Amino acid sequence: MTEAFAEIERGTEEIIPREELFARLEAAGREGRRLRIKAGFDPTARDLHLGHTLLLNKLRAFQEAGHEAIFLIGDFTGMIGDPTGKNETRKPLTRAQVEENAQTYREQVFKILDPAHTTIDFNSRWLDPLGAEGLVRLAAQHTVARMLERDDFAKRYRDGLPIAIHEFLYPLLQGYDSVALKADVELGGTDQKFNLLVGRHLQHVYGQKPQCIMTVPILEGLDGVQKMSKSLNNYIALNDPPQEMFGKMMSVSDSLMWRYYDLLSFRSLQQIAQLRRSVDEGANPRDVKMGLAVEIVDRFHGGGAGEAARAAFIAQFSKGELPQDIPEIAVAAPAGLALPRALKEAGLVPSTGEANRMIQQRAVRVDSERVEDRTLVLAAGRTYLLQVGTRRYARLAVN
RNA sequence: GGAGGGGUACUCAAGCGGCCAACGAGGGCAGACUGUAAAUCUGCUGGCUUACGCCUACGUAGGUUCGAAUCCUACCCCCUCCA
Repeated sequence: MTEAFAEIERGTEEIIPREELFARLEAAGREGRRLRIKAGFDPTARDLHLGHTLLLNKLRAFQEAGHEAIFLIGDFTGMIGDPTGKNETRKPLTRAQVEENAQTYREQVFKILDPAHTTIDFNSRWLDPLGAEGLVRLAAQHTVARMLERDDFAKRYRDGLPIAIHEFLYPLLQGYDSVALKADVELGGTDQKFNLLVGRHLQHVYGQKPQCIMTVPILEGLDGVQKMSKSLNNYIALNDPPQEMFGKMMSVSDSLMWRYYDLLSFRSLQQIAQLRRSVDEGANPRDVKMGLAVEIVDRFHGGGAGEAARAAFIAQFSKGELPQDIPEIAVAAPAGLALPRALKEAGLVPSTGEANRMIQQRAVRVDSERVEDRTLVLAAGRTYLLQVGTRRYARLAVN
């Protein structure tokens, strides 16, 4: 049981209150009860990415210790938009979009979670019926002063920046989710701490035993600076194809690699320390990075996929060989096709303007020969191998 | 309700009658190099066109002018302060 505790605690930022969580885990174990472990997700994106998996891994750890994971899709709150971080106004999602996203979530989360002990729920189930009256009653349970304790509210208030009223409602509604679900534990990123604490408060008000809360770090994106998110395009999606996933892992800086090892790898802490030592002693960080890339690709694409991706990566980028699966496109152009247009038709560049730039920058190859003449015309009647940079390939048949 | 500030390319942000397809930074892409799609350095970063060149862009719609992102009018939107 203590080993399970350690696994549950691994990589967490904060557990409040820590002793109580372990006491509850122990009591539940003794009584053969399952604790209800809640984690909420915004349905605004279609793809889950590695950042989300920190929470999923943690849910998984609880499941392995015999507890019930509640994967809560915030379809109602998603329409408000969590004021955390950027305060962009979000477009409200339609019911259909939410359903669609939820479906793709379902496919993705079960790469990690055990379906037998996972409940997927939607908070519109209880927030829709709440109504204005319920909302007002809920809002009466908290004070403006306490709301302003929240970091980003406090900061904005101090700086004279606007805070919309509905932003105050978000933590309340999220907290109410815990009441509706009778959550024993809620997980969230460190930026969720305030919201999670509101959940404790509301459960107390509604006569429930307040949930324990557990925060996990926010995973940095591929740039190593900003948090991983779809909108910043610095993410690795769970749905990314193996080769792409591998490549993205390899594009991470050597220093960020260690952060990823700490937060994403399932290897023991001792093993990771060993790897660090080996690099200090002169091992090539590239190879250590590949090890992590293999592990991650395997996790989401099944055993063997990681090694295959590694082999393909080495072939293409270290040895400069042609990749497998070069897309083939045919285009009708009896009079021949100017190179910029050909590159565009082949889908290698978004516009002929971009194609011209690529040619000028010596990034274009035709049949493996570098071409710097933008007026080159590809004659009809054969297939050309087109290449832009090291990563974009296509075979174009000109007919 | 009153006073003031502002809306510029993916983002931030200059420009305030012609030299503006629009400074600069970030991001992105490419090249060189390399130990990798790390790091570093360099270049590019509206669309169409084989080329000359053409077209569309600075909140929206008009107007003044040989000429407007820059001036005028109306409208829309955002922000701050005072009530």
